[in-house]
Amino acid sequence: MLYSKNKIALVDCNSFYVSCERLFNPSLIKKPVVVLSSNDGCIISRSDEAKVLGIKMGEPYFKIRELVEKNNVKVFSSNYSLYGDISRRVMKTLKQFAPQIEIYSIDEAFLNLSSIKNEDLLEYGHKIRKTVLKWTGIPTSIGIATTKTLSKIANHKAKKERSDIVDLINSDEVDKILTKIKINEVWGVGKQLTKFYIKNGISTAYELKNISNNWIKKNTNVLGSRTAMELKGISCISMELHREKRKSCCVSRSFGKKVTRLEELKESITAHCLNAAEKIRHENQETKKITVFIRTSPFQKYGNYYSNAKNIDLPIGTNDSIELVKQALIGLKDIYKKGYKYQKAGIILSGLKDIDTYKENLFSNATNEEGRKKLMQAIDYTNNRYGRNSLSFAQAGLKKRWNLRKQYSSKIDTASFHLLPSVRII
DNA sequence: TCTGGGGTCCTAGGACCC
DNA sequence: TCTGGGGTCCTAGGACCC
Repeated sequence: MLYSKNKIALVDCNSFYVSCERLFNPSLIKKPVVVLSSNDGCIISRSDEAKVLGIKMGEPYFKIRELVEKNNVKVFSSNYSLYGDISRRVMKTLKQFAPQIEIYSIDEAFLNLSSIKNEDLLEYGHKIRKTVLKWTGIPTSIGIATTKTLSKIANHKAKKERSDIVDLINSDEVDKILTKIKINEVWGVGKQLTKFYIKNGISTAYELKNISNNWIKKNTNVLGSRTAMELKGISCISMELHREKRKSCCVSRSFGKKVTRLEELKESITAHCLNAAEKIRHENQETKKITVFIRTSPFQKYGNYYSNAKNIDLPIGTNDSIELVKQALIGLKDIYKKGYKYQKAGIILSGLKDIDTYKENLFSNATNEEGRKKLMQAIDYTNNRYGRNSLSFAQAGLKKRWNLRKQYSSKIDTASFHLLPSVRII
């Protein structure tokens, strides 16, 4: 045999953010619950009970507020510190069950189960579910198949029919199942490809599986071909076992209320720079390019839309907050136009490399550098010890009138001692 | 009034070189 | 005045993911 038969499980947490909120508030169990995106903008997690009410993923909150109130749906602002911490616990538990695991997102992971006998797969899956539920309190669904794309489909089916686990390896109905998967539900097929496939008479996963290799190569790119091959059971997307360091770092936020003054944009861009610089220092990286962008709301009916960005190439690689803020503010001045109601601002650091990849050159200022490095270390240490933004720059603003809305936060943070729920013993 | 944030990869096309 | 062919590298923008 040319290739060994893979056995891949995709473990995906059910309504992950909602499940995290339920952990610390059992009264939410069996009730409709939703979690909102940052700025309390859109729905990004729904309990089954909320789905039944017809609340859709990604829907703007203000559009369904009435429905929410009428049905007494519990609403939460997102609390990423909590979700990140719970995610780490889930992943740590999963690692016990497979020698190879790829953490694919905050709430899902691929496990290599090739060493498990076919007849034992289902039972093993149940053991994984039970253990994760017992140790972390988070319910999961599992899909098992020979390729990542098929395991995604198996998982999708498990979630849809609430059957906990779907195993396609021991199934003789794979084709029948693929017939029921709509083309846009296939992993890697987005809006554009869906449109294209449907135009060409391909509307289910089964039809994509049976399209000729020639046609798919001619009409799509390598990614399209890969997906089609994976549906046939030929593994083309391998497990990524080591997390590579990121190549770019973006920090951006919508404003709690619209911003018109340059001064306030400056504050937010400064705050985003400090944030991003701290992130890349944490990974021992530095950047060669910074992009600043601002835009008005694309949904605003009246008033002109304005969106602009400025790239700035830095003379030397850096992760120095002061330098990055300085450059970003120069860029901001360039693209700022008076008279617009800005909705969002952000920065992107790109071309990230490990420190010292970008060697000193003519423009570096060696005498200053050591002192700056120590200053940055002191800032990072303080903020790590006493909480984010304990130490900041005056330029980042004190009032922050533009800051996020976060009206419905559970305020629970298992990664921070002083925010842990306390129990009084009498 | 109110519509998230953070990533990766691919491709076409321009700049540049011999 | 005539003005090829082939290669590399970089970047912006698009598509996709959660």
